[in-house]
Amino acid sequence: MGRGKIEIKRIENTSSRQVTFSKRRGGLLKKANELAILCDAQVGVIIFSSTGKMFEFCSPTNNLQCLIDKYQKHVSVQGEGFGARQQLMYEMKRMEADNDKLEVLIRQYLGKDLTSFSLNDMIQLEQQLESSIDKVRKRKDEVLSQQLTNLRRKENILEDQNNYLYRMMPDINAMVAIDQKPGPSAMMDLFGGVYQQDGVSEFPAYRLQPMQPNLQQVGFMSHGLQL
Amino acid sequence: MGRGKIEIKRIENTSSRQVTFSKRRGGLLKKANELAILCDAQVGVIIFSSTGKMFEFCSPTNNLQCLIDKYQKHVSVQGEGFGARQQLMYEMKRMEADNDKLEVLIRQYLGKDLTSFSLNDMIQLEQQLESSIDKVRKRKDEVLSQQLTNLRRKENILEDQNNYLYRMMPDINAMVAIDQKPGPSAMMDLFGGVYQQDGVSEFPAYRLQPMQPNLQQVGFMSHGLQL
DNA sequence: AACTATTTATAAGA
DNA sequence: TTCTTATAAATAGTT
Repeated sequence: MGRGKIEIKRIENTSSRQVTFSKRRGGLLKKANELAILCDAQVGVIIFSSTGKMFEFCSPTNNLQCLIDKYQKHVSVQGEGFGARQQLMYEMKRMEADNDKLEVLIRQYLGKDLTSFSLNDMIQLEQQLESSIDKVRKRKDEVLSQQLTNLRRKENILEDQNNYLYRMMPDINAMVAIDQKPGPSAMMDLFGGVYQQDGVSEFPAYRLQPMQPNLQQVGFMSHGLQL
Repeated sequence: MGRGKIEIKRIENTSSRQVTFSKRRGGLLKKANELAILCDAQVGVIIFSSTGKMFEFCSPTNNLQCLIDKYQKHVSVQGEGFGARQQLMYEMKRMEADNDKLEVLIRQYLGKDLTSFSLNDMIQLEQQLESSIDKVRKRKDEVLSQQLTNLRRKENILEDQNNYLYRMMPDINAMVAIDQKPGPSAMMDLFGGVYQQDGVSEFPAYRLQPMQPNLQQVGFMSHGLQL
């Protein structure tokens, strides 16, 4: 129906394809409307152009969503299983039930709502809670003893460090005296160049970088555990 | 396009409406197909006849459900809110998350998966469990003492009954002697007609219906509690 | 379901 | 896009 007959296959020329789309889309929607009115039918049309634009038609007196629902129901009845929507609903109901069960369970573990419990139920629950507490305590002890070990280790390290520093004290005082003269610092040699020279100091230990590796870096307190 | 022009309004004649429906339905689906192929568009058509029969078309390479999903997504994006389907999906995700949380919580109350717990967490959990156990024990004690009370009451009743029966024994023996003669049974009188007469018995108490109301019926052990 | 006179849709061109 | 128009296609009414 036009100046020439055309073969029904994809129109390669983009602009002529777009023109044809526009014309035929209008034609289709018009025919859909006519069918709906003339024959008292429910008609729904969804069109996506190749460029992603959407067009729709739905017979008057019921919107497209309605019609789609009706369609879904139809195919789910004749199909072997559920429609996707029904399936979702079903899933949801199931999950709601699951949720309720879990909540009840938790209330039990919190010792609430026990009035409906039989003596046996309560004995069981008590045992379960005791076993849970056991596990928690066991784990807590593990963590505590680990922290204790770490603390002892830290203590040892600090003691060693202190001893070392105290032993160094006479030498340091001697070297401070030497450092009064210009030239490379003997102090720098001793402490790997980290010692900040600012003249004489009574007790310079608090300015010294520890000779031992930094405790933070050998795993101490690196388990996310708080003391 | 026909022998005469027609007005676009419901065709009143039923059979001619059905014929027109059949013709135009074919035409519409054909046009839909042509549009899809010529213009590389996605086209979906749903038709319900006035008699409830369904017809559908979908452009090749994607089924109608797909296209409907796409439609739903489209309208939900441009609409102010969510499409019903999206909303369901959203709800579902939320519930799934809830469920997961609850499950984690329960595993905690069961003392599982504690490795990620800080010491503080564990102390708190331990306290919670202790409080739960306290509540369970309190309720258990309540139930137990109630059962104890009931038992004591039953004991008393049984004792009374026994005493009564023992006191009756001489009378009964006397009456058994009387009952050797024909006539209305004195025993029947005494026990409300329930006594099954079978001649003399050393100790008939175990055949007697209790004079006291039945304990089952006054509430004893009627709390769903087992001893 | 087939036929066919007509109407309608639309391809191509402007 | 829109209009025009020749022509193809659809279909109303008839058989």
